[in-house]
Amino acid sequence: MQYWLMKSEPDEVSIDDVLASPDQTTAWFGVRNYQARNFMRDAMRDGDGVLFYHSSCAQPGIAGLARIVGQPYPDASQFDPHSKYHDPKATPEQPRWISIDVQGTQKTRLLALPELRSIPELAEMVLLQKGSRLSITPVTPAQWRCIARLLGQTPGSA
DNA sequence: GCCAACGTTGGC
DNA sequence: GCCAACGTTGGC
Repeated sequence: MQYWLMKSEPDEVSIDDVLASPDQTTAWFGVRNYQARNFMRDAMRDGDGVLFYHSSCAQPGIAGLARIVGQPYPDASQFDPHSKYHDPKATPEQPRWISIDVQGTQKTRLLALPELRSIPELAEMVLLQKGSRLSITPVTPAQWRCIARLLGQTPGSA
């Protein structure tokens, strides 16, 4: 069991959108960064815990909890010439980018960036490192527990 | 809109 | 393999 933080622009896909999806599950597609892809491909496992982070918005921060469902598979948008995620170098025989399904478990109070930065125990979070832009980052069990405490509940028990 | 920081591309 | 130029991310 591992833990992750996944960024999403709420204008694109918010925690509310995920929770409103069938089975509260949505395909995570459009990742076009090799490091993030490798996390999805090589390290994510069914059932892993996810901090759902709202980025590029008025109030960036952790907005909900989710989990990884199933196994990674080729991201269909890479083959679609009309998609903004189209990759002309990708073929169905040699896919370059992958998707994975994410199931929302709950919306939480907003743990805004300044609050996260104020907590010494979270200082090492990849998210909070200078210049960090990765859309998918690992979260340590200690960081997960710390955030669970901040939220006053036990994530993963839902 | 600005800009720091990072990732990717491509010429050499 | 180096590195300059360019594109993107994302907070502010």
